[in-house]
Amino acid sequence: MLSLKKYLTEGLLQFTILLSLIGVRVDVDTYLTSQLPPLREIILGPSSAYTQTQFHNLRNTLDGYGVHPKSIDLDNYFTARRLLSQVRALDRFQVPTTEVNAWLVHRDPEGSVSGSQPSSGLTLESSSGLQDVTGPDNGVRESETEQGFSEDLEDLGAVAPPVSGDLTKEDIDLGAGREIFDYSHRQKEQDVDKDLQDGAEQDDTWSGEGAEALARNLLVDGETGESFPAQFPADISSITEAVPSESEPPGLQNNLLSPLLTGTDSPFDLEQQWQDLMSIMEMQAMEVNTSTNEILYSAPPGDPLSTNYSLAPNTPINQNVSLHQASLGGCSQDFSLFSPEVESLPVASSSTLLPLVPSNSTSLNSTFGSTNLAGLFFPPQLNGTANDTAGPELPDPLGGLLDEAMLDEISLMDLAIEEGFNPVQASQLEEEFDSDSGLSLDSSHSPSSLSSSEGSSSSSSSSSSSSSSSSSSSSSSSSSASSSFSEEGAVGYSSDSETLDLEEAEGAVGYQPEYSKFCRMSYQDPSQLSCLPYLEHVGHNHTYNMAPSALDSADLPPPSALKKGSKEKQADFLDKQMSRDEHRARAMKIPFTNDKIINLPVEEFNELLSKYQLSEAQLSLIRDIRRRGKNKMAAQNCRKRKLDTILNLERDVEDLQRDKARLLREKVEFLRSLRQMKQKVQSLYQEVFGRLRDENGRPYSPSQYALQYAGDGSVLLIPRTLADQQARRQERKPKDRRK
DNA sequence: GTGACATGTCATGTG
DNA sequence: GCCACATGACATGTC
Repeated sequence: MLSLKKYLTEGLLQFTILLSLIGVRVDVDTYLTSQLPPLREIILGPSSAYTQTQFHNLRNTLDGYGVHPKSIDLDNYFTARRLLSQVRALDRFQVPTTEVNAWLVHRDPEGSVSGSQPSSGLTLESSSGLQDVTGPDNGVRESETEQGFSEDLEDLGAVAPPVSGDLTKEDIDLGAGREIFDYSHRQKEQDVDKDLQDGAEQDDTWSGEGAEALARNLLVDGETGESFPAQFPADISSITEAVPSESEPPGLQNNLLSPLLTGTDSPFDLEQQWQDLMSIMEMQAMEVNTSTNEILYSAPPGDPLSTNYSLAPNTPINQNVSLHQASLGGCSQDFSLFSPEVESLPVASSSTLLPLVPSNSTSLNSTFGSTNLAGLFFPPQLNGTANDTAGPELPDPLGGLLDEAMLDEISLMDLAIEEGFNPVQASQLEEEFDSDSGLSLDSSHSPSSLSSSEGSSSSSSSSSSSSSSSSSSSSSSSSSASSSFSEEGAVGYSSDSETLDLEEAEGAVGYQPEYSKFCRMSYQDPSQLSCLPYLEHVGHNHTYNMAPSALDSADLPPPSALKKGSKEKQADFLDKQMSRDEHRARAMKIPFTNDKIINLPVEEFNELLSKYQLSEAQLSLIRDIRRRGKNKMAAQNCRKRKLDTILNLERDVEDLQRDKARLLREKVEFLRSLRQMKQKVQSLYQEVFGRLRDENGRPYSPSQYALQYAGDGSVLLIPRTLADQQARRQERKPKDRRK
């Protein structure tokens, strides 16, 4: 039974808290209110279970709590109430499901982000993930434009005679190890933003210049920004299955290049911009439960791609979206994912090949084509229409990783929304922990003096603050601080000398309820005690098990201080302080103190009894006193344990929240890294593929050929059909595994 | 007068 | 069976 109770009290409570943390809303209140009294009692315990208690005995401090009882009282008083409310509130964390605080970053000079931009994929319900953020907008454009382009491209069909004898047009080993994909161009790629600004001016002309650019056949190095003769259309989008391979006007092929670039989630300076914005917004960004996505992709002001995701027009936004618009200069107005600016990023310097029609869709969610590099930039998920026509892509390791991570992110965010977990709060919480050595987290909503006392008490082992501090903190509850509060429990069992004095005083027979009243007054107003000189020296005993001798010396005023006139007052006071059992003991002429009766070991207690000739009534009373005294201490300890349990639970909850916040931040970091990697791969793919020439010196058609990683790290040029087949195979494998 | 709170006490269960 | 302890339930006093 005991174990069951313990399980129910602690286990259920902890379980409930854990459920609430993982997003399962457990409405404890419904159980606690009235409908299920047993559970209420189990969890909350008796009405006084979580209230202040006095722990009068040191000997019985549990589990090495080792706290001075006097300090425990006050600490626990406030902490218990606060913790109880927190524990109850754990299941009440409610955040409007779709309440989103989005920061719109828009450039003033070039036109602020239109009001419709808030509708960008910020909605979390439908698209809390990265994919959805860009999805709606992209998908439409993709489906509309890609199909036409790809179809045209297929007809273009670059027949590729072997450039060299070793290479066949079907399987050309580039001989380029992965080292070819070094990131030497990284730096220049980071200049994309600069190029973007320049490119923004070219936006309008790009689409019209598409044919011209193709004619010029200049290819811009996506990373270096250098223009070089493009001997074949650098159309990677057509490479992927996502793009239906159909005849396409040559001029449009170039347009397909941009999606690759846009598919890159963000330029390399995204990180810096991200952090800059974060520094500005601090953790407010994360305050949005869904925010991680928005922040991640919309925050970087200078990142056209990211802004596109967040600001993509035409994207429905859910009801409770609060937009925090941050004006940032330098951002073009239209950041649609497929806007020319974005598309031009990788090839910013070259206007020739950049006229990319916003048809190609590569969203953040785009997965890397597995071994098929072509598919890398045109993930099936995003290129819905394209995939349908072109067939599944080859799974991409990075793509899968990214997808999974993003899905996790989505789910994580959803979880955060559901459970009302506020990353900001969590992070702030963590900061508090970091700064504060950890304990007083709730100083804000706790009494002013609580933090310190709570800190001591929150540790279940009860490191215990000094009695003085505890008394000061407790005073807030009783509206008046009192150094004598710690003496409040002095109604306990008196020492020998006390008893003797009382006996001398006589008269005090029977229970006098006023004693407790007086004691309460004592801590309410210290001045009341100060009025009584002898009370200044009355050390109220909080500990039943303190040695009587010690009590004698500490509690009793010096005889010299006692005046004849005050003896009576003292007697009355002490008499009032006596417990009922003490009065009874006195009345029954019990020859020893209640302390001894209660605290002596059984053997010693029996010896003590044997030393005296006691009547049955006296023996019965002594046994009752002993029983009640022990039970009294037990009750106090029990209540203390309850408080400690709550404190431990609070600490556990705080730890879990802190861990959760940390994991969220880590996840954001990982996603950022993945996006960067993806962008790099895209650029490299584009570069490599664009440099390939068939035997006639013409570039390969992305619709017919694709690059593929070989097992040895080399890159192969294979027909798209073959790449598609391999992609399908690899797609099946994971599915089979799941089954 | 009433409710909340603190504390003590009893009954009961456990080891 | 006794003892110590734990704990729910209740009683009582105080504010």
